[in-house]
Amino acid sequence: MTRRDEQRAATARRIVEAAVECLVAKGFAATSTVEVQNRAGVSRGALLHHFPTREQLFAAAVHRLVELNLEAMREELAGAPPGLDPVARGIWVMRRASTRPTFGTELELWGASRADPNLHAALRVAEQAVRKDLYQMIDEIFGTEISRAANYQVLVELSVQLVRGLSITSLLYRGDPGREPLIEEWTRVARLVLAQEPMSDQPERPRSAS
Amino acid sequence: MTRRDEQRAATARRIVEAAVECLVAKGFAATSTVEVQNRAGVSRGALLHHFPTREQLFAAAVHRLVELNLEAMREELAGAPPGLDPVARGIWVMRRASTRPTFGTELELWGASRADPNLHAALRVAEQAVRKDLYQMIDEIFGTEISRAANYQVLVELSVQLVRGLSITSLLYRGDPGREPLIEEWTRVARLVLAQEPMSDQPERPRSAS
DNA sequence: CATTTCACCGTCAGAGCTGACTGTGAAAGC
DNA sequence: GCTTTCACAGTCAGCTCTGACGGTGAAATG
Repeated sequence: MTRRDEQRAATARRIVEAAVECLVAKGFAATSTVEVQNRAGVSRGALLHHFPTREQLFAAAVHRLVELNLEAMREELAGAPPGLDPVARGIWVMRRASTRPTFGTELELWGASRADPNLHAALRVAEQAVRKDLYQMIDEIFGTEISRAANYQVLVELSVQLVRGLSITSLLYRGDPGREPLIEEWTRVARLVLAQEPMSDQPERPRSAS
Repeated sequence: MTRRDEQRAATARRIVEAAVECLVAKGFAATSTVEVQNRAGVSRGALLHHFPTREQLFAAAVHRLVELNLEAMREELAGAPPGLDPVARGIWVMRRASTRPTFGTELELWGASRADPNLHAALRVAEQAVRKDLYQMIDEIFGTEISRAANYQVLVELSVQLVRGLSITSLLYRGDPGREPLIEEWTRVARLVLAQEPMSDQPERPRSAS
């Protein structure tokens, strides 16, 4: 690792970090390469040297953003209030992680990717890269005892989708009527589901990513 | 209503319709006023006459889009397969309506509104306008018997959020592993919830819109 | 020390987009 | 029928964004 390589890596990192910041702060549509270069304190030449096209820059930023959201879950797990039973803790951690600005940004990108093939591809690659770690982490936050229950897969999948729904909803209705009560309700329902006999013939991990 | 008024209204409608089409087809970021005017077959002057700013054009388009999604639920209710019990029918209708391209587009806009105050305001106004009709329609698709059950509000709210989550998920993972099995599971869980004693102390319609 | 490599710089051309502006002809009003 | 209004037409200026390009100086190489 020569001094050049270090410098190169450091600059690239600064640019990517700036791009992520910009996506979070100004949104996908308003994030231009000029904005990123200014935010990173880097010349136009430097930016284009590291990321020849806007597309490549975004791919790197998206990758980083997804990573950040995985880390967020790890952090929330570490900071979870003690005394919660595994189900409540699992759902609480997922919800908390999904209220972070970076998560809202990721969902915004999911939406934007609907009609943007490049972004769509970048997102799928990034999600694919963390997929395994993500579900491993989910198993961890719910605890191993529960993760062997018959309806565990269904519970996880429903929780993931619910949390995404809540997250995008709160993008539009921020602050409004706190939707946290619904999380409590869901926790109760989740316990009910786990106590139930298997609900379907072998659901077999359909595993939606992220 | 003079001839001029008719003409005016007709042109405005064409423009709005084109704007919606364009949002659905090319996405928010790629929808320019030029694109809309071409798609509507209208001169630049005409477009700016009816919608002096891009912002106003989008507000009108967003309003129409939200309307379309309400109509979608009505249509799906009308076309629902017979023989379903109320719970299954309700969830089925919601899911179907939310798989339409216009719904994905609406969610994309929700995401984009995160960092775009103008769009955010336009969306809230539009959602507010249909909010009452929407929840009335939801009561209708589930049927009046059920809508008086103790846990009905919780069921609706959870279903709404779940369906939104599924919808945004399938923007990224289209076609992949059909997530319809999860809807079946949720239907079973929903019946379970309804059969339960009240789960909370009077949740009292928090009512998330759209 | 001489040479080469390469991370980075700053400018620029080309393109697209928005909204301002000046017509213009047909319907509406008197 | 004469004037006014107004829905609409087409052009244009000004801006921003992207990516190309020809330098430059310090680090690596020999």
